[in-house]
Amino acid sequence: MTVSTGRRERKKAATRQKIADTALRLFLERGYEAVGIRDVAAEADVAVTTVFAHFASKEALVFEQDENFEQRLARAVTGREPGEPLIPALRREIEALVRHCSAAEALPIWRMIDETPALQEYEQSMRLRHAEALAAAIAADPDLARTTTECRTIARFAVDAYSLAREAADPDAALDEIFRMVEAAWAATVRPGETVADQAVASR
Amino acid sequence: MTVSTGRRERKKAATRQKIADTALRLFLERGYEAVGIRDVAAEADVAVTTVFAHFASKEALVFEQDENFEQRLARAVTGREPGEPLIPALRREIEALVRHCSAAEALPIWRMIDETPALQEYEQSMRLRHAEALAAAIAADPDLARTTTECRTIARFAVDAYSLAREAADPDAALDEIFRMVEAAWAATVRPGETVADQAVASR
DNA sequence: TTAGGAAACACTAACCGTTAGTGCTACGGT
DNA sequence: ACCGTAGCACTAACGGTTAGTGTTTCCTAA
Repeated sequence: MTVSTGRRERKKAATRQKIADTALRLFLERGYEAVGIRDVAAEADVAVTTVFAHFASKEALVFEQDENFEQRLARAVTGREPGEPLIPALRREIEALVRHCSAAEALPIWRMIDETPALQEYEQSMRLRHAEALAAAIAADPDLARTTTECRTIARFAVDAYSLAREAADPDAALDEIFRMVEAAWAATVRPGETVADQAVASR
Repeated sequence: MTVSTGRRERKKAATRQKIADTALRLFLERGYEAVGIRDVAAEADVAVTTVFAHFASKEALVFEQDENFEQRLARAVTGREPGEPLIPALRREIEALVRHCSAAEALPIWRMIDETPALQEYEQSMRLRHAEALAAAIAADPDLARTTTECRTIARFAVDAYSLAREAADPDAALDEIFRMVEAAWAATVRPGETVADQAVASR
């Protein structure tokens, strides 16, 4: 458990980065399907097995940096201001994520993803994992006493919002419409006879 | 465009059915991953290429009969009683679909699906396609004047409901909770100043 | 009835993602 | 300085999938 920032780890990280950069460059140059793992390995000057030592699959090469997506969603819930209602906090984070994907630099990548079925499937799997993590974070919040099903449902709705907004022509407008619906869905989970604490503190 | 029920089509259908039956049997006997396409082809006494002439992928062998899922969802919208509100109609259909999956006969199959990542990914892809089809059906209904985003959103929510209910310990109770949320989300799409025709006719 | 043509199917051989097995090398902890 | 191990290479293979090619079968139109 030593925190050594040794040459070893630096080299490993460098190799990983080199592979990821090479892969992304080749994918964008020639198209995802037209580039084989063997091409990537050769161009990055590593063995095929080394590629798979760093990345679980070919698709993972594309989503290299989006590993923190899951943590960001969960932290938007666990790390929000005390008393701040859930949905606005979620929305703020998702808005940031959508903007991040819509950045000019990331656009060709997302175009490639939208054109490649294998990458879309992979992204859906990621989203499902993210939804599960988000549901766990929501369920763990003592301020939000909801059933497991309700937590899982609102988590799904939230990642749906991300996905739908990213595909929309006008992401900001889409987020408005979608979160009006998400907010209503969440409000409907409050049992009659319970305090509406989560809602009451609202109004920013 | 002849509707001939010729020998040819019967033979084709028979071959297809034989392949699907053989595959499902082998999968359940030995496990999905332990059975190769070559095994299925040999056992069904056809060539490997013939298998792929009938099914687009190995996973498609498992979901052979669920092709009509998409049509059922869309028809639940387009074919509902005039004046019947959208959400109850959707719920009725989804409830039926969930029950269909929970039938004793289908249980081992779903156990296999839940245990196999490749099958789960495939099913997610299917669900996304179904959501798109459902969104199109909702958008095409003149009684429901909603934006494209709202239609796509509620369609996603509906297939989420199916997915979540199927995984829940008590599907019926889960459907209650989830559809309370879906109903609220849909109600939130009504613009202030518009008639609430869709809601007003409700009550049964 | 028959000729034409297309669809279904078979077979071979390969491509591609992925993994197992094996071993070498270089670095870090002691 | 030494040893353990992590990183990496290499070969070979497995399993899903497809291309190319040829053959049989059977619908259809003359």
